[in-house]
Amino acid sequence: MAKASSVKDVAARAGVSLGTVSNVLNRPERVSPDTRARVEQAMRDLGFVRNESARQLRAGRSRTLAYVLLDARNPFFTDVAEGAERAAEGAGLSLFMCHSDNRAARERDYLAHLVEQRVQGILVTPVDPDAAALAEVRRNGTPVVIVDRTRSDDEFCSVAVDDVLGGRLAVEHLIDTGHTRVAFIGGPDSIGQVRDRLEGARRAWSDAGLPEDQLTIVPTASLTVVEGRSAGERVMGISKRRRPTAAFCANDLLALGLLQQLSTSGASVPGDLAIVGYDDIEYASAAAVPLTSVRQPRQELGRRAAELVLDEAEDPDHVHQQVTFTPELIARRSTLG
Amino acid sequence: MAKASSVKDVAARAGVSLGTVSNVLNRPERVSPDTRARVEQAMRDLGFVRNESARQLRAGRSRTLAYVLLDARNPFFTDVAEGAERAAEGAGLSLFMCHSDNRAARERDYLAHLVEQRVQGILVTPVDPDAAALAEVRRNGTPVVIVDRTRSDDEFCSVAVDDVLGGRLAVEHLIDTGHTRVAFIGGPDSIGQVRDRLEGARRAWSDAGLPEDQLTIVPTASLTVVEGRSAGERVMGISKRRRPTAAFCANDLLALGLLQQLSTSGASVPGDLAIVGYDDIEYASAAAVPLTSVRQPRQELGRRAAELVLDEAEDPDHVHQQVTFTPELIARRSTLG
DNA sequence: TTGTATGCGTTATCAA
DNA sequence: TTGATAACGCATACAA
Repeated sequence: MAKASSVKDVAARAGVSLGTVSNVLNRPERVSPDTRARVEQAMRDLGFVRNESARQLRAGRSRTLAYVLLDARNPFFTDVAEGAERAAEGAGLSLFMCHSDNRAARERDYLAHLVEQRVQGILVTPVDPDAAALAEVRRNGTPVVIVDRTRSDDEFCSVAVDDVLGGRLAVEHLIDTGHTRVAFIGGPDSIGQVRDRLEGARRAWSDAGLPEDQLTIVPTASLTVVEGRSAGERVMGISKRRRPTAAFCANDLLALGLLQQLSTSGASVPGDLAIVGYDDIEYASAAAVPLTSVRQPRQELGRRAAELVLDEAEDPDHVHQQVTFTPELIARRSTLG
Repeated sequence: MAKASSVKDVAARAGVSLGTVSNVLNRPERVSPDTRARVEQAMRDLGFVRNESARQLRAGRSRTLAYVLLDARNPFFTDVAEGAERAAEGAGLSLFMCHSDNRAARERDYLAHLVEQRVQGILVTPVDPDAAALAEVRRNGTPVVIVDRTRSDDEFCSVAVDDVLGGRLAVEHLIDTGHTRVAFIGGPDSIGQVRDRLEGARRAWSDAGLPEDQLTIVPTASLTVVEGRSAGERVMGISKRRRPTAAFCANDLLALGLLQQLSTSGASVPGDLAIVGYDDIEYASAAAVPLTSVRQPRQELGRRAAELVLDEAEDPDHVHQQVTFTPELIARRSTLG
């Protein structure tokens, strides 16, 4: 690659001083029309492009945000990114997505790189929300907002969705549609969201006065399609008399796996088993039996996170806040028949 | 945010010169152990972080690659990104993903920003592979590799998959499994890939000596689940005698929509209609009836693209090359029963 | 082994 | 209206 040309080169070619070129770029009104034209022509001739590193060094601030996300294959995170992207766009910034792929080491590398780049702010859905690494990023001068996770202290802004409420909505819907034996499918419960959704399910259950032992917990090792299939086998293996008539899955991938297992084995949904998922990913409505699911305001999450990180970056009186959004149940054929 | 500290601050605190601090960072062996310790302590005290902008300005090169992708919700692109990410990681670089969301304006903004950032190279799946904007990026000094698209000239490196072959594999498989009336579902044919896959289908068809009018073209407005459903209605609306017994869909989303429409209306897959998709996204194997699909070496695509862009960045004798990968048919129950 | 000086490309201040 | 100059933070060549 040929070395890029600088303001100095442009100045030389246009026969003006370097300061004038800078003025053309930053305060064109102060430059006489014909010198301006000459400078602009020189820029075109040379293919001049501002060097953002130099601008940034000079300005002390960059024009980018970053979102470090856990799983680029999960549409939930890309929708969050989309919301953040729009907010960034509105503020004249670019958003870069960094895929940690659930690996702490890669997350660490990205965070370090972003801090060195002096990005204006970092949104992150961390592998471990309580990791010291996050506090260090902040200490090193870069604003951080935690997305879709919460930290045990209040040292960070965060945006999340009320998962306890989401679990409650799911199970209330099943109760409303007449079910009195329900399975909760999900795990591991090291994941806070899994715990919260189960908690919500339990509360709805006891609030309805239903016997505790009719809410069956079916644990899974992860929130994936494969685990959903295996959970399906376990549920359908229960004797007809005691078998749940509905299942609430901790996310849609589990629900899709469950659905697949049922249709493979000839069971009907919702006839033999009604299903509620969680996340309302695009494939939920596109499933063979469209899936009832709990929708989170994903773009909204991203948008708000971006706003918070910019506030932290710009407002000296910034106060950390934990924002909680309300989920919504989308009822479809997997529970309505 | 408190202003970040610089080498100068560290030097002052450690009571050494600025050059010594720099040596600690870049050639620690040249610094005596105890001054080094003192400097490192000062760094910790101050929370010192290298300023990448300044390094980059000084070095003239950055330590990042970027992948500008069309659709972050499509697992195909995120898998490509994953491959590129690994290659970048191996070269000590970071990969930023930029989501153009199929919008030319946003793509333009990202490209401009990346050029100004002087990233080492850009991988891009462009909205329009022949757009002048790409040539301008190159002219402005940033290496560019086109991913999963091809350009009509040879001015760029590109990596793609042989879609004509992919179409051929899909239809040969259907012919092998006994079908003599087949539908091709896909569109719009402004998309090169759609054209190529159809072309491959046609060649397989005529090579097998089957009558042209038994390969029905069912056009769609886009490659989405919704369009797949609507195509399903059209196909099943054909009188039983003349109806195709199998469908080859230009991508998996269409195939999933088709599958959904069929199972909704009580038709059996593959009994009433066998289905082949394209891309082998994760949800293809997770569908109610696991989907036969044409798999592209996605991570490989990304890996190779990253290698090419680095070669273009580093090798003065770089020659552009167009790399074509070979797709593979993954047979599952949607054609095998 | 450590310190000093210079320049990377840009912007802004001040003088002409 | 234009030009000269300093500064941002870092890395390096060179001097001490």
